Amino acid sequence: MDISYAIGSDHAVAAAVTIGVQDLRVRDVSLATGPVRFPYVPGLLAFRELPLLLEALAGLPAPPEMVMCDGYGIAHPRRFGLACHLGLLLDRPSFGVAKTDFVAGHDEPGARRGQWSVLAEGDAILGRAVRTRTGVKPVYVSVGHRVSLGDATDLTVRLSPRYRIPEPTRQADIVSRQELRRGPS
DNA sequence: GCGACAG
DNA sequence: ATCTTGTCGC
Repeated sequence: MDISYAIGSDHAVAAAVTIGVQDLRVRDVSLATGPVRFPYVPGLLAFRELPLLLEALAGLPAPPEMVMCDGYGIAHPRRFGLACHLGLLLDRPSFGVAKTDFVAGHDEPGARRGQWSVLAEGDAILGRAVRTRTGVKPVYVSVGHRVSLGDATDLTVRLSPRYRIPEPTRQADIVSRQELRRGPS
């Protein structure tokens, strides 16, 4: 899942891309275009992106077994980020993979692909900083709904065979912005 | 009070 | 998130 935005307007395009975990190939693609009415406020991302993301998901020929979000799950100020909203609303397993640190502090994970460190706040373990590529900045994984942190971590690494960003999110980013630039306004 | 702040 | 080309490095 991902959304691309146009500058100076509320125009945006959301993309839902399903990837086969076995062959890592794109299965289905669904796009949703429309105005975004909620501003970007750190901590309230779900209220901004949820409507268009749900619309894109509804357009898929078959519901995905697992939903990977571009953002956080429970590693959130109120322990309920975008991935939690999506998973709960769809009653589907979900988790989030964010590109930058947000709330929890963490140690630097090992440099090798697959290595990770804990994202924690006090006694609460909120997620993991996961290295998807050796020697490259980690991504931040946290649980959304009905999935373990271990499974979310494994899927994130398996779905990132070549780039830092996992294939589902990467493909969704590519097709959404491609569609955005294809027909602006 | 100040800084930081998913996308 | 978005505006942008080349360039440094493995």
